[in-house]
Amino acid sequence: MVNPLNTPSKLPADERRAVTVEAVIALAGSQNPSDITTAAIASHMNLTQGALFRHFPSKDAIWESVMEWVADHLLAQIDRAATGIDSPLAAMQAMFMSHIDFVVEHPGVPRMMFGQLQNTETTAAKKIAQTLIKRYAERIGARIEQGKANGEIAPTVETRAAATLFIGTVQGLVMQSMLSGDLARMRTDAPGVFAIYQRGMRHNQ
Amino acid sequence: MVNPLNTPSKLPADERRAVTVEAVIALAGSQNPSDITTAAIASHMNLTQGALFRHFPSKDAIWESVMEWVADHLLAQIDRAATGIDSPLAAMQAMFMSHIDFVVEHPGVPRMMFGQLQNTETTAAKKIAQTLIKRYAERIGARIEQGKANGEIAPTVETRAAATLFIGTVQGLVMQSMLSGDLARMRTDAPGVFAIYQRGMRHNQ
DNA sequence: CAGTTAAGATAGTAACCAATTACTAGCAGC
DNA sequence: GCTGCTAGTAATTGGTTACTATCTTAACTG
Repeated sequence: MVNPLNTPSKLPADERRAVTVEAVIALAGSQNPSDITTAAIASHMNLTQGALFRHFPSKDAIWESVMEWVADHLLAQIDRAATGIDSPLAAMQAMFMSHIDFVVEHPGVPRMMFGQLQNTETTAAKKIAQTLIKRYAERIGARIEQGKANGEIAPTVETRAAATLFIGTVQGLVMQSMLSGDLARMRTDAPGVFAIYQRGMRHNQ
Repeated sequence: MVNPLNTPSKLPADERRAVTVEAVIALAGSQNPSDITTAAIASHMNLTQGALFRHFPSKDAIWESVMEWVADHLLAQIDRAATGIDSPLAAMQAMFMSHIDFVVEHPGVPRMMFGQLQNTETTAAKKIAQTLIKRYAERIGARIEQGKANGEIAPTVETRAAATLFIGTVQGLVMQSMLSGDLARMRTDAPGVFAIYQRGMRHNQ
């Protein structure tokens, strides 16, 4: 019994890269991303450390792939959550909850984001993280503009500030649950937090 | 010219420890806290690396002192900002702005907080960071309760959620400015962001 | 089934880092 | 002027990490 997993001992390069990304995301769920070593990644996927460098030129390249995965999946998930919802505020609520779900499902993700953004040198991975948040803010900003045109959102609200607050709200929830170590708490706290946000945005009629 | 700084080459132990803490805070302003080495700390204060261990038993102990400094100074600053203000919402606004000022003045602080909270093992430094946020949330929570009793804040607002949102709002601002690399942006964005928060809290009469 | 090759194992290396140790300069008090 | 104390230096140690050179094997292919 050399291979206890039901995966083949060898994988084609593209699948191996995908498995590597998943391994990093899993590891980030239970430890500080900046001390995830290539040895830890390899052992988590039943591979030797050196073999990783058959598929990635450097460790930075691994982080780059991981952040790409995060950007693609997070944006896809919030887009999916918002489709078909006409009311901008309702759409934003769906995006909010869907984002929370994403984090609960992948607890390593916020940790990795924080970790990347702390690098002062602009690595490729950091650039992807920046682009992700920029695109996220654009999507939220668009809904806010819709809401203003719609009459649903107060015209006095500054769009950029409101988008910043939206993202900050999620981050605050993440941070609080990281503190308590209880990630599920995020789900229970989320509605109350969003209610205040929504109340601050809504146009009084 | 052996000693280019106007500090004496030798310092009493307690002053040396204080200088060390300042050195770490300064370094965290321009690099990822987890890459701050004892050699970098020492060289920043014109000292040899080994000498640090005459004053601290371990690197962790240095982080512990640094986080204590942060906790003491931040709480003192927001307390000072709120004293003498009767209106809870106005006090919260003063605390908010004062917190922003603190971060702009010490840009390494949020980075260190994020860094500490990412450790999965509960280090002494992490515990101090947790206690800091807990005490912070208590102070905010007390003001919110005052505001509800006062009639200034809507009774439907969940206190815990509102406190979470308050802290998250600051964190979101910090994160956005860390992204853009422009820390001063935080000061200009802060009023608009807080306005929305306040609007979500205020009791409509 | 033989040959090819992509994927993995093994065993390194150089760089770096926290912590330790042997030693020294300066100073205070008797 | 000797002693003891504090603060610092310089060199070193043990351990870790990303990355690499070389050998080996598993899996497809004609």
